Amino acid sequence: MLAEQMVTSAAIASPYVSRPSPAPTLQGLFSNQPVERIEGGSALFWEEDQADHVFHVVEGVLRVFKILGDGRRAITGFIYAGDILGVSFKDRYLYTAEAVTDVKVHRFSRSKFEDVVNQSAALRPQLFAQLCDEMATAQDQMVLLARKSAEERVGSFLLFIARRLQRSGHDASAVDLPMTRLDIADYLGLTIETVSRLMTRLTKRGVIAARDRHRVTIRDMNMLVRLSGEASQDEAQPHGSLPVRRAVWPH
Amino acid sequence: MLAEQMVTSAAIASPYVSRPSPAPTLQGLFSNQPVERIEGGSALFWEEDQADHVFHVVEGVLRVFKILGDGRRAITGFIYAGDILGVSFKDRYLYTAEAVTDVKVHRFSRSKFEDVVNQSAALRPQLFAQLCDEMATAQDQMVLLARKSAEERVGSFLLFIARRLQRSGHDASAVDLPMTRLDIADYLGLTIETVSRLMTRLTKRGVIAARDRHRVTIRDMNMLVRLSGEASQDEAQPHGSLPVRRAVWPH
DNA sequence: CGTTAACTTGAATTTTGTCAATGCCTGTGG
DNA sequence: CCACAGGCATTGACAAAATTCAAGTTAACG
Repeated sequence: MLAEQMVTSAAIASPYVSRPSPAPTLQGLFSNQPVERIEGGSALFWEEDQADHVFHVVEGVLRVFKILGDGRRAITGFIYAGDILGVSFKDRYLYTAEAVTDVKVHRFSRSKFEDVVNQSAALRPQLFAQLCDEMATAQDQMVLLARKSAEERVGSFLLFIARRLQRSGHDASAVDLPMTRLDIADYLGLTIETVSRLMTRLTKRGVIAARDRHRVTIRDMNMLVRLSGEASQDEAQPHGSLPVRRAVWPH
Repeated sequence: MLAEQMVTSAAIASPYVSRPSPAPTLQGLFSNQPVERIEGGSALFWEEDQADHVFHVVEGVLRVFKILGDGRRAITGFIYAGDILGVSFKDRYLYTAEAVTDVKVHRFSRSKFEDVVNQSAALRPQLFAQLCDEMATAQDQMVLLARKSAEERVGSFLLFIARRLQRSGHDASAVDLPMTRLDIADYLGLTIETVSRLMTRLTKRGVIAARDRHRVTIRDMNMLVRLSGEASQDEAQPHGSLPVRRAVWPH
């Protein structure tokens, strides 16, 4: 496993531990590492393996998943270019990371990573923030899986990907989905058929349009937000917003 | 998480703040704080509030949840005595924490907590481990919600609580469930009726026995493990174990 | 004790999953 | 450049699981 080492534009400056002068960043730690290429479909690491490395994704998309004893798979996340992968583990990887597309990563020794971060008062809060972000994403996913309908899940997913791409400077309405329907289904806790039907339904309603199977355009962002189930009843209406009706639970 | 105080024979060093002689622990930071009592049903903090404090739970159980716009609730966890609550946030709380039973907590200023932990080479890894444990729990919950049947969810839940109680020195087969069926349902992504029916079914099959509604005894732990969906087909059989049939996914 | 909330149980309904057939890209080889 | 194979994806008919609705029952609390 673990694709081959390919030394690309080897670093110029910086002895030992990378330090892009101004303010050190977690990503900066990886900048002197060689680029490794992982072919779409192959694994970067496996659940239960010794967690010896952390990775910075330069290009491509990965899926991260756990498998139940009888083969059922749950994808717990997709990892994009710019993301750091492999920090939230103590000893062993909690899940398998597999390339969806061809991927380029920088690899860094985990123990060294921890040492360096631990030494640096500037990097420590960044690591903390990274962990908090991962946690926040996981929380949202739990809400989606526990309480949203199939339609809301698909809507939320498209919205989530759109926003993530937007963050990295892409057009938010041109969403590209390199993963298969099976990947999406295993991420949303549904079946391929259900995902497929709902994509079709959203298309028929004019909320999205399908360029091809892996590329959709969001045509009605407001509707998509409404369908995603996050908005309150009020904001969902044309110009509603009457009572502050935040539902409260009885106890 | 982290019930006991792990007295590592670690360094005696560490100047400046709070030092319960041997080795500082996260829990130790709270030991000088006054005890606050929260009545069952009332909130400790609310989603979106400024995350100004962290808490150490001394006694009782809390539920932690998020609410969708239309009132649907998803409980993302239950917090027990010994657990630390409120660390995995950057700025604002991501969820509401509400007492299930009457609860006793120690409160600590968040900014101070971060300062102290940040100063201490002994505490930093503990905080990191805490975050990793939270992450691991969240991952398991996502798998449960995405891919387990109602029966497996209830089985997993009982098992999870049993193991948690066991960790803090209780009898693993005498499980006590202070939360309501609605809480359990909102945690497992089910309805009260489904939870109720499955508890009944498990009782009829002799897997568990119900002392009263909030206290069950596990009578067949092996069966419960099997029903929880984690075990592979093989381990599940009486003396099966034929092929190493670990399902693999095609790519 | 009586009142109320929590829980259980049953029947009908809805949503999503399963099975099966068909359609549609993509990449390969003639 | 076209034909075709094979993997994905879509669609439809049917089945199963879980939810909803509607009574009842039990237990907790004043």
